[in-house]
Amino acid sequence: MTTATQFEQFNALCKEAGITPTQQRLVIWQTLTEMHNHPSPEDVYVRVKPQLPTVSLATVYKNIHLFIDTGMFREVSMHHGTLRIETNSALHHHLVCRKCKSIFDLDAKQLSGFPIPQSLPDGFVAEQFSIDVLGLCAACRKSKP
Amino acid sequence: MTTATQFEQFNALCKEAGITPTQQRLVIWQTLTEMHNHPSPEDVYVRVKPQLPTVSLATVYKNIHLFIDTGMFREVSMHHGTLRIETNSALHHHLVCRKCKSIFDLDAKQLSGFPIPQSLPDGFVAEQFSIDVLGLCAACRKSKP
DNA sequence: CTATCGAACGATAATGATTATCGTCGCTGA
DNA sequence: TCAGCGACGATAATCATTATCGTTCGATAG
Ligand SMILES: [Mn+2]
Ligand SMILES: [Mn+2]
Ligand SMILES: [Zn+2]
Ligand SMILES: [Zn+2]
Repeated sequence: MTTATQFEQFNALCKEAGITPTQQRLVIWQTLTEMHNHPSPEDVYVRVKPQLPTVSLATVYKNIHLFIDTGMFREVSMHHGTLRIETNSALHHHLVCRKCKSIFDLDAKQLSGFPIPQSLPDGFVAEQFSIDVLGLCAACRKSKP
Repeated sequence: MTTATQFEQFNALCKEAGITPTQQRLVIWQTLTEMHNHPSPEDVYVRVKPQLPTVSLATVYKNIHLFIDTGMFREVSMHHGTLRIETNSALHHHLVCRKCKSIFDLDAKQLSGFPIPQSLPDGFVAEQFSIDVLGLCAACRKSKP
């Protein structure tokens, strides 16, 4: 259920983001804050449905994108769209532009001294690190809007 | 064009991987080694098509997956499938299981001492880091096959 | 060299995720 | 009250990827 405090917090977030606080958005936002396992839009939809029986999956998608665009949530991976093949066999990492989504290689030497994490939970065995440096590429930084 | 040396190299790779070296696979592999911008399967298809006019997009997909499965190439992101929403606003990173693709949060403190890269190329402005620790989760490590 | 058999291919249908479209609804402000 | 507009819901369309299936290719036994 939604408390008065949460309602106020959501209204404040919407005002800051410049979007209208609707009932659907409140429930979707509230549901997201209660989920802790990197849900997909479909996951969110099935949790929202009992509280909003007439909600459409399209509305869930639209509002998730709205939340991401206004910074209320993030997406797990900047490049989650189509399969991209790594053709550079050298050890390296990536620069990812959050606007145009382009991926630039970043020589591993420029990230030298990376500390190996000691205690990984749950018996996880680490094999490799992949570091994304997120930001804006030169081209996107110039084109303001 | 394919040199004799490249042909031998590819045959050796196929023998090691236990797959049949076919004409289509040779051209797809050769094309991948010449591409340097994290191509999508569609990108590869349009570059392969002139050399193999009858090739099917399905064949490109099948062989890219084969190359990845046998370790001849990697995919850029382990979690590129459907959109996943980050609901944890704390600074943290991720453990990603390469087998079942599950994503676990990893407290940023366990990766402390991360060095800020000094010279990013191309006027790229860094805003945030996202580190994936790739490996096998406990469950997948138990189930050998 | 030829016959044979299973793997690989090409065409295309099917699926799954996401987005676009469009008619309707509800709120705000004249 | 009523026009205007953003948000919604239903659903068609699109896009990426996978499954299916009949045909062809490649390795090899004879
Ligand atoms: Mn790369
Ligand atoms: Mn996370
Ligand atoms: Zn950019
Ligand atoms: Zn796993």
